[in-house]
Amino acid sequence: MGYICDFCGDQPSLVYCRSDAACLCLSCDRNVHSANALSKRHSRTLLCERCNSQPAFVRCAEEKVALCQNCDWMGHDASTSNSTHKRQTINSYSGCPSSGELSSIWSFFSQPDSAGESACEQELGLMSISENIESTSWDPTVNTISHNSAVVVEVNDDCNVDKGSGWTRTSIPEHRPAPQLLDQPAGSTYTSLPKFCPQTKYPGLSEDDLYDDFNIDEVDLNLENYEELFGVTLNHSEELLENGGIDSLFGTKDMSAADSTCQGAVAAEGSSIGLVNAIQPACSNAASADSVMSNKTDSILYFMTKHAHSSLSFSGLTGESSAGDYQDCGASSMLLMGEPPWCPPCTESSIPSATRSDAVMRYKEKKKTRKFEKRVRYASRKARADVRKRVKGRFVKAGDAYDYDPLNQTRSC
DNA sequence: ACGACTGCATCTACCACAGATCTTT
DNA sequence: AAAAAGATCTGTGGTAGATGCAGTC
Repeated sequence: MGYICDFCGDQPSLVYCRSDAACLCLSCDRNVHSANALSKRHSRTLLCERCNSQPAFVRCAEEKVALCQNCDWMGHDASTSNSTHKRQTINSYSGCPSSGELSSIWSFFSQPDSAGESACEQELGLMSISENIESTSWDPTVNTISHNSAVVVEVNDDCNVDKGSGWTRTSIPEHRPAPQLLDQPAGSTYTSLPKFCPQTKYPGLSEDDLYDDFNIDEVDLNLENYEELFGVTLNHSEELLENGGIDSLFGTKDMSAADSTCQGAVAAEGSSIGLVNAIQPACSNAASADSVMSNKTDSILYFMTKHAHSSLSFSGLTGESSAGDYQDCGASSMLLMGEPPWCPPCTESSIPSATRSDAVMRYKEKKKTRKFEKRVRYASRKARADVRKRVKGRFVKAGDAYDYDPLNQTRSC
């Protein structure tokens, strides 16, 4: 803090509004963003307390400061003793939260509510929260799912939040996630800050509920299918990835959910980053640093495809949507328009080129593997093929002589 | 340096047939 | 327009053969 609010020019700025590209004090934040329904949807987060110019996305528990990605990287570089500092992701929010509500979002947050009762304080339930990213949050005025949300989770009554409109977590990709992936030592961890309910990070939502929505069988997740559907976008994303855009896209977020062991997390990622954050710690421990990048890129692709799917499935915004439609909705906007303007221009040089090459190599290798991975579409046909008799590998007519019987592994001739 | 040969890995075509899909009546 | 019948297409797994590549002589 220490910088002056862009709006009143009087109070020290505290939060950063990406949509307005403005640093605001808490009072002005509420005043400005209570003006209309659109402004209420602006996604805000804390201002980086180091550079005072970028939105913070993590908070260092040791130093007790909120940091943007740049400052986090610089301050917690693996070569420094600070690299083991425990950091927590900072969620963005929208709506018009009171300082009390902010305190409930950010447990570390305490700010005297000097602004008094604002008009929008009566609409507490309108506030929505997303994790660590610019959120395209639930539109409080329209009872529909926001266009980039695969899953919107409503908070239950136990959470001291107004029922009905609810605080919502939206499933949005993390653009510039925590730099945990490549350089971060094992001891450095990120945890999700908001504590809506003490008993669970996702109140009112059971794991079953989540996975019902994330039923992988429900949609064909085969990458090629999505490439057919969203070829341009995916091609672009692959370009980004192969040209080092991996880092540009997702920073060094630990997408370390190994495919085999953390499939659920990967699957959930596209639909709810929040869920991933919840699952992530367990997965992170299991995954080696070497596997992290490849897993991450797969996850990225997964997200892209899933995300695209979500956009088509759940919203009025479909393939016809313009890039502007995605301007404030996460990865999609990046896919369409490249790196978002708020991203600190440091990623290309901050990752060693050898590491990048390794990562790209692993990505290509895994992509190759996945591309040719056989996927049985008709189990009934597989079942028949599994029991069908053959001659030199070829199916034979029923009753004909065979040299291979899959059932008893015998040969008739 | 160049061609022939070997060994290994990868890719592709083939088969029958139930069920899905399309076309015709 | 709706239904039924018929024709055509699709996909399934193990194997052999084709192909490509690297190494050796």
